[in-house]
Amino acid sequence: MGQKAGSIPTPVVRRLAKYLMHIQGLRKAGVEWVSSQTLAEALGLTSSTVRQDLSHLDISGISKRGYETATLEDVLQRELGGDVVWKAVIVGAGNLGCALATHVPFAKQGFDICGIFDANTRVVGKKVGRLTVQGMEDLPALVRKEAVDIGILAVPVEAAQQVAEQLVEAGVAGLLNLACAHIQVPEGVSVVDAHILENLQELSYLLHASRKKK
Amino acid sequence: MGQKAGSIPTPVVRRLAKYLMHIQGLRKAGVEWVSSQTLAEALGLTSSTVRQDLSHLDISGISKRGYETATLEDVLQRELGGDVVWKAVIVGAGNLGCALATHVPFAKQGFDICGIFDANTRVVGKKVGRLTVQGMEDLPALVRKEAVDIGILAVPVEAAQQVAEQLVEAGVAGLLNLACAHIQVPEGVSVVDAHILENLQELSYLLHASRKKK
DNA sequence: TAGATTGTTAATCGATTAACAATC
DNA sequence: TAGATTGTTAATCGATTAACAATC
Repeated sequence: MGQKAGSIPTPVVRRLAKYLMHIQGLRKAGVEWVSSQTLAEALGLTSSTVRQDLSHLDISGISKRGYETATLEDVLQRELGGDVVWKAVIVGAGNLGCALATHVPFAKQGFDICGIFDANTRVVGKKVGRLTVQGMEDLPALVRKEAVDIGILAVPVEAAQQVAEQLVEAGVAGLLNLACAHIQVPEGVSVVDAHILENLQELSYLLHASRKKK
Repeated sequence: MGQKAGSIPTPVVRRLAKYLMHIQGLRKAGVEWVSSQTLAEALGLTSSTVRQDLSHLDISGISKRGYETATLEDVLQRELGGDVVWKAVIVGAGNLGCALATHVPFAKQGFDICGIFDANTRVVGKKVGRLTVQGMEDLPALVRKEAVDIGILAVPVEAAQQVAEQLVEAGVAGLLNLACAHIQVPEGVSVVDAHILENLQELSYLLHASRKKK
């Protein structure tokens, strides 16, 4: 967590996002009510945790029926800030950056990627979906003009801290950090890490450990 | 965590991966010793946590100097299973799958992506770096032939559970799940989630919450 | 009505932090 | 030597689970 900006504990917020994803699937399937028990089974939790988590929301369930999926989706959306469209820019037009720029689910959930930047002048000008890669010198202007909220760091680990500073300087309020580095940000800026390589290493540990046991 | 396969608590394992990343940077910079205090500052932790974490490893520091970076890197590598090369396949040759297939840092850390698959016959045959997209029917044979350890799920949320089952059936021991869905796996299979969209939603919550306070 | 399910309080469990003797 | 830093134990803090009265 970058900053203690909210009052709901971080582990709960992370599960709220999972509930939202799952509820959206249920609604698409026409399910109108869901119990804490059913939700728990689908997501690998206990019903106690689910009820505890949902008690942070402005919603109440009904005995014998559970929670109305339509209401639950609305309330989760609102609490997670998903009722507005967040503007984001990506820095780093490598494979990962370009993939995220055109990642359909982001747009569907209200994250509008409105720019992609790279320090390497040789990739500037390249088309990425409906965007064109811009040089870092154009970053501040775009962030200001489009009132960009979020910067997505998809640069090599060596560049991460410096690019983070450029993004903060340009005025973004939050960073999604995909570079495998811990970045320091000033008070008031939020950072969430998405370190896929570290996830792989966690998996490596689990495999290694389970293998040793045999 | 998919399975309680190891004896080191999950939060500690996750930090060990971070230590490893950071130590590799220090070594590249020629740093030979590092104290728990310095490590803590670099990674946003307390020195107490660092010492507690490192006590799970087969290493000891020296008063007034700290830990030798060379030894620490070795021991972390070994504990995280990074002293062997793990074979992995990707399922889903969309933007994200293709980006991961050619992601340089994975290879550098000993994760060998040796196949990429897709259910859509129109993308089968497409070149992705040094690989060629194969159809799902070829999955079991490759997993067996190459003794693949890890399956990487980069498919749309609707397909995730089914593809996970195909991977497990084919014989992988662990899954890295990039699809925004909770997947159920049999006992003995490890799953680590890398849900970027959920990370973005956590960020959305933080921004939303910090904005409300003003 | 009887049984299922919520909402909430209390109990347990686990993770982080503080403290400090040992030691370089 | 004096001061810095480890390794470890105990204290604190927070998250999860259990339990159960209220209620539909």
